[in-house]
Amino acid sequence: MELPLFGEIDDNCGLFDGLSQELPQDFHLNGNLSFGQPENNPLAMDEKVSLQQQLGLQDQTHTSQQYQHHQQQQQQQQHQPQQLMHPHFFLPQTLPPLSTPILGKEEFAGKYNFQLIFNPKNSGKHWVYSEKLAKVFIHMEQVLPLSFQWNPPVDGLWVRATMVYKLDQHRSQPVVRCHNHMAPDNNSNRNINPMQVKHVIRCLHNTSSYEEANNGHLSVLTPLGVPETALNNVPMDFLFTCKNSCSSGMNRRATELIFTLEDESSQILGRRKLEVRVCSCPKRDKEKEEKEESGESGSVPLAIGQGKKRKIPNPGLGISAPPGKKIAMDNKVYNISFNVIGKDTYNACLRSIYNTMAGQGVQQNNLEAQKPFMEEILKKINEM
Amino acid sequence: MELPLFGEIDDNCGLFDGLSQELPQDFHLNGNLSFGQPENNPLAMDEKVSLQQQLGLQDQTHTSQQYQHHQQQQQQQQHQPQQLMHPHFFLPQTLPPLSTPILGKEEFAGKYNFQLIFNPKNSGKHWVYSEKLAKVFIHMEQVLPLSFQWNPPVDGLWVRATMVYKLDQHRSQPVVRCHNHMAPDNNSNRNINPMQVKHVIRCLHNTSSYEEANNGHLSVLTPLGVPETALNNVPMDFLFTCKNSCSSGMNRRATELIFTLEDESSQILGRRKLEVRVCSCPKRDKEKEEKEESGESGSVPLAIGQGKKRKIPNPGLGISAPPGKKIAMDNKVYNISFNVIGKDTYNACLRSIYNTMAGQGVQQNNLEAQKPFMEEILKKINEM
DNA sequence: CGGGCAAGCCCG
DNA sequence: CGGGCTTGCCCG
Ligand SMILES: [Zn+2]
Ligand SMILES: [Zn+2]
Repeated sequence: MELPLFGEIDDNCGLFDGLSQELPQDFHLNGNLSFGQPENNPLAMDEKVSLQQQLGLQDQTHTSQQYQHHQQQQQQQQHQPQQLMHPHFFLPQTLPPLSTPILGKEEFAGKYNFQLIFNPKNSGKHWVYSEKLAKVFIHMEQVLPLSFQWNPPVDGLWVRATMVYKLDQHRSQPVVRCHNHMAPDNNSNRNINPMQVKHVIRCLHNTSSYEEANNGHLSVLTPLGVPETALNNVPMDFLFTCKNSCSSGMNRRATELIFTLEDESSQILGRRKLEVRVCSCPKRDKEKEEKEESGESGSVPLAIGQGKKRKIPNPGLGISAPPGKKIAMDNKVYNISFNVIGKDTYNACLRSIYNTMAGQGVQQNNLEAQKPFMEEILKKINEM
Repeated sequence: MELPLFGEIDDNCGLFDGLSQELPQDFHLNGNLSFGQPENNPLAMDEKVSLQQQLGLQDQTHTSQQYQHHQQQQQQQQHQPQQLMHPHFFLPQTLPPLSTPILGKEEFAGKYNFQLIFNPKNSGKHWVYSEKLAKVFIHMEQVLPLSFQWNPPVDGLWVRATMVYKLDQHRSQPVVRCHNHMAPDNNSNRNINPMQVKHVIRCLHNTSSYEEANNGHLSVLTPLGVPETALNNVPMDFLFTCKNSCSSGMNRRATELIFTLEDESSQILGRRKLEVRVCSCPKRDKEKEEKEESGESGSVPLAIGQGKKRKIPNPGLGISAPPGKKIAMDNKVYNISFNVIGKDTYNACLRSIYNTMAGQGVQQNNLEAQKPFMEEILKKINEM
């Protein structure tokens, strides 16, 4: 009956959502391959902070201040400098395993104290930043100017930008452009590298390269070079080629942008994120979301999950899922690996797995969560 | 600065809009192909009627009655039989030149007294007919059952169905499906003739063929055969694979369906039309349009063109997208009976059947149809 | 099936 | 840029 809201699903809260008291539970090690999955591996805040201190990183001030900024009690923003650090960050030490470069949620500054920097004041008519929600609202096809900082500012590092769905149910599904916007007759697709067509996020750098991971997730990778300004950071312009509402694409699902600092061997040295909503009326939508947000935390101090918006960021395309109940669902992902003999058996197994997932999807009323996995199976079937 | 409204553009009123006094100006011979442009070739009403009489065609009664049915003063419908003739028709005699089979607007019964027949009362939940607007409102992917009549009911004739934009500004532009709905992963595109993919309207006949004219206009051509019922007509089911609101497609523009009776050499022997709106809420939209309509003719007796809706059905290639749904589905029910050995197998089979139905439900996008059967299976499982 | 929201898009 | 309508879709 209740829909998943901020953090109501057990492992639904990344740094972004959860916050303060109940710290991100998903500081996982996550070793499964196939498709994306939530894992739990809570790390207490103290632990994190201490680690951070150990590392001698210098952003604690922001850190401590930012911790309780979201969700529960909204703290007054005590600084709004022209140049703002992106509020969400703190520094767990662990380097996430290579197998999940994209699906990782937790931010960490890493040994280079990787920072995402931008200037909310600078938001032109095309984008707005909500301090309260720590979220950017932006028009499609309009530039979002960001900057990155790392220390020491050595050469030879990259920034990878990846859009991911905010909700765990969708997180494993790659964020891809809608068919309408991918159409060759669409202006945004003229004179571009074909690799780029599917990507929702583009980086306005001619040195950027567009990559597709095995799991279908798309990202833009851009070499940082070295800072050329006194500010010691490197500016980078991004733009979005679909709206969050795009129907055969993001389909009204919330997204966040993940930036990873990487070395030449794709080791992840730091991660930052930024919630982004691409829409037609950034201002209106920002105001509405802020209103909802406060209405929520206002009336309901901090009950259980909190029961708010009635609307479900739902499926992908064309198929509707039954409504019905939803209980805290198991989002853990397990890997199954086995051998079969013969092509027919192979196929039949795949089909049966597909169908079983579908059946489970109906019974557990989590068809949408099952679909990405079903798609993976379908791919295998079609590869034959 | 001003946007084109109904009839504000000089030659904007087809038979459908203009009406009564100021008769259709577009009884043109219309030889231009490319894109859209309104042509003028007014023909006075008397002229038309007389021509009609010359030809000795027999539906004048309807004709005169229908002329002032639309737009200005809404006439009470004086007949609403179970089987209704489509109200819009009268009989100009001229055979339109071959070069513009599609762009022709004017209806004519021709020597076979070609008639479009349908039963508004029969409208299920998926479509409604507005007498007042002489317009069908229908869900996407749902069957619209029509019938055709011609006399004498000889064999060897065809019916061509073509969707066209109602407004002259758009009329020359072919009505094509939106990119979202044309996508190969859309359910409506599985297992179909590739020719069909672009077509908004489909005819559920395996003898239908899908054609594309030089000017890009798409149509379905279906052999009529001969009537097999006492009613002396031939039923034909159609469905629409996009909504009028589809963003890279019809893009909120009003459409009408044109049916032409043709012989083996594509000579046009008759033409009928039917305004159609494919949408998500046929009933709501019908009510709204009827409301607007009456508000209008109520307050403004019959001013110039008429100054009405502020909203512009715009061309453009904006963006957005819809979901996808099911294509005409097989609703036949079959019985399967077999034996199994062992309780576990029994159970596993049941489960597998359940799951398979679910999987099919997803793939065929008819999960709702599958569910009752799935429930039956569940019962057996629980009976154990 | 009806009510209501979400979000694109038009308009002034 | 703000207001308001359109229209898809969710939900009860
Ligand atoms: Zn898009
Ligand atoms: Zn469409």
